[in-house]
Amino acid sequence: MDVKHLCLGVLCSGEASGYDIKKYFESSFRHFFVAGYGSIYPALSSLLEQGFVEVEKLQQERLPDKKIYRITPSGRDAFQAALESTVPRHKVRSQFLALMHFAHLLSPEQVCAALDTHTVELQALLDTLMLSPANDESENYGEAFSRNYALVSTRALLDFIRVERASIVNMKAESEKTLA
Amino acid sequence: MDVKHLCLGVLCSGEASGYDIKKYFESSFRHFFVAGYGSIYPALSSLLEQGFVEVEKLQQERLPDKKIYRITPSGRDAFQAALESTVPRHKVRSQFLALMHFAHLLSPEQVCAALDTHTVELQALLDTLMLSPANDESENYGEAFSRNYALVSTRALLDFIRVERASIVNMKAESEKTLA
DNA sequence: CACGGCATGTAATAAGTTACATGATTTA
DNA sequence: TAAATCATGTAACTTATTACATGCCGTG
Repeated sequence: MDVKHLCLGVLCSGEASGYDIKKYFESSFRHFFVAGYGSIYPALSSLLEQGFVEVEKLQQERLPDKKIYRITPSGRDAFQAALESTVPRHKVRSQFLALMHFAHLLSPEQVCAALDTHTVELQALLDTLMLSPANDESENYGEAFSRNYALVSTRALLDFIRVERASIVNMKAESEKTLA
Repeated sequence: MDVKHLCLGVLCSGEASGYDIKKYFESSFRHFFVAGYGSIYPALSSLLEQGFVEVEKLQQERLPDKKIYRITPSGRDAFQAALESTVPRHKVRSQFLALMHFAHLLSPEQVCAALDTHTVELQALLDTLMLSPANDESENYGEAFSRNYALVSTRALLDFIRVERASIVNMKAESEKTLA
């Protein structure tokens, strides 16, 4: 399950351009896979070479040609096979938590700044997660599961951070009181 | 904050061999950064070249020489600088959620299998998270934060999956009843 | 006697990120 | 008029993963 397979997954439910696919990644895959144009366009070229997608070029007035991709039967087979052989890994790479692990080497201000940056990101993710099913009335069970999984985790974490941040601010105030 | 910086971070609290560092990654970084020997050994060689660590070779009887790494003052400075300039990113790459997103293309058995595999992994992580502070009586605030962050999320997710799995099994039983 | 733990490393490969490169249209 | 959206792509770089390569020691 890499960028290529996820592109096939998107194309399973209808034709789209690279640009459209990126938008789909942002609205529906954001909580488990982030990819930019630098990954998506090469992936589509490669899928085309392998015969898993077809392309139709649409000329546009004064804009670059739009390329509409469509999945082929062999692309569908490949995607199904990929799904069935995917090992359900789940990886987290967090510089935020790495930073927090070494919080004792940072000032309370730096720690709070990191907390706030992360909170903004989590909140943005939460907003996306709550917005996305509105686009499409008929959300699959699986899509709902995936979205709710992220929702559950994000909400719990936002609460956790809120509490912890308050306790840092408190500790700081206490220590300043002692000094005075 | 990559493998190199995290190695420096480990060495900040005392000397260690590559093997020791790997164990530290497994017990304390597991929830936010996974690295194997294939990343750690090259990282240490590179840190040595840059003068951020020193090494002492200990001959062992009939075992390969053990190399004990120690952080240098310039290594400490580099680590501090890295901490202060780290942007607190947090990335999730989940083949598990990708699979679930396309659950409608899989059989209920395949979905349950994915759910179970993921549950086992989450449970293993939970066990590690609950075990690790016992090693070291004096856990820093930041270490506790990082660990509890993962704990909060993991517990919430295990509960979520438990409920969802039951509902899949139910749906399946219902549809079988209807067929009979 | 087999398996897990101790102990180190290299080389090839895969994968994705970042920066570069271009440019019109619409909206605030 | 500045910014966001539409629209595509390449090339260099960084990074980590996987498999390979070796071999002793202690425990069950």
